Amino acid sequence: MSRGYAGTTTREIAEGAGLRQASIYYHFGSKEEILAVLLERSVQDRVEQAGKIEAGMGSVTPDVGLYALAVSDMSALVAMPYNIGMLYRLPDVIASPVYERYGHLRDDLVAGYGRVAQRAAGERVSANSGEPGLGELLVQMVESVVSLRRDDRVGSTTVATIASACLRLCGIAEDAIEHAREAALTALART
Amino acid sequence: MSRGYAGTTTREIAEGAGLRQASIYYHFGSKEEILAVLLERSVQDRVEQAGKIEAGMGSVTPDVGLYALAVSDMSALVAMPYNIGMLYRLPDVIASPVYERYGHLRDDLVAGYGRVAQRAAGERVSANSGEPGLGELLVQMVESVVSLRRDDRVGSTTVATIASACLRLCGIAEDAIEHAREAALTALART
DNA sequence: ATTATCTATAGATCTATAGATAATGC
DNA sequence: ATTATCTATAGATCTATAGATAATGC
Repeated sequence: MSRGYAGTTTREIAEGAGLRQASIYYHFGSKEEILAVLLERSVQDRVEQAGKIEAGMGSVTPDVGLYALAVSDMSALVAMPYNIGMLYRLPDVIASPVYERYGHLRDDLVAGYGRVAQRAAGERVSANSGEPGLGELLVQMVESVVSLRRDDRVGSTTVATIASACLRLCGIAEDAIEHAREAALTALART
Repeated sequence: MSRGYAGTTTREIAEGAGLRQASIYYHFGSKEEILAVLLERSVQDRVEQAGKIEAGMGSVTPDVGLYALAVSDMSALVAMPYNIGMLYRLPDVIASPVYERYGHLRDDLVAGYGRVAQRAAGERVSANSGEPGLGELLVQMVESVVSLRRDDRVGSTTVATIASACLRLCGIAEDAIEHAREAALTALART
């Protein structure tokens, strides 16, 4: 993931998987399909993880739920092999019908963030502040870790700093953020 | 800018400039150098614009200054031909010494955002909340417009929504944000 | 038979260089 | 002479297909 889509050859992909270049085409119809499948799988995992956290939000306050969502999602992004999250930012990934499924899954993720964030924000931030919505804003914020990771700048405080920023974007006060942070970390540790 | 670096051929670049493919090499030593120059120029322009706004901050409150900075910077990004801002997000743009100058200029931009933001945030947000710093966070937020633009999702409210989010990230209250928005827009209109 | 790999390669690029050509400046 | 372009092309890829080969399952 260090040379982009067109810059990554099918040979490199194959070698990364311990195969010969041509053997890739037994599993995928085209190079484009490889990208589409990678995108779909990674975002699908994130959607499922987000769904679990949203489902378990009954037992915690909305602030804690949002913090936990942001942390677990960023952890997933940081743990992905080869910083696969960079794929989301490629210019190549656009309207092409090959990526339609990915687009829908991403919409699901944004919607999930939107619901959780709106519960945490309450009346503080207007529900429909137009385009981009709160969910979109938070996903962008969370995904900024892939840029930081690209530049080898993910440190021990990075995930916590950005998760706090997510709550701040919902208009949550500093002391409440601090509180949510501690509660979320213990809640996540229990998982 | 719709197929990434490796996916954009020197032929396409040349045709975009009204030249033949080989003529590019009279002006640039290599394809990589073209990218480096594009990056440097675009970020240099942003740094200069940010400097002007920072210099003119004596006459307005810090909130207004930050709002104005975010709006003018995003306007520049949205106005760039071919959504050149996408280049910042390419996997290709990393450590290579060719991009060193770009990296330093970008650090300047981040530092500028950091100073302005810290003045606006005051004591509300701790000055050194580790990596990433406040400046980095805001630049990431502002640059999210290039992703939105890629997906043709920049509407009439987009820039204002994200600029408001920048102030929110500094812990500024809703009514103060609204106030800053109006003051900043009239201040920018005067320019 | 089916599954999963491999080697070999056709066909299509793509970058960068070589060298010609025209226009302008001294 | 210098500047800025052009055509032509060498050399190096890169994707995807064809067809062989080995291993496993019925």
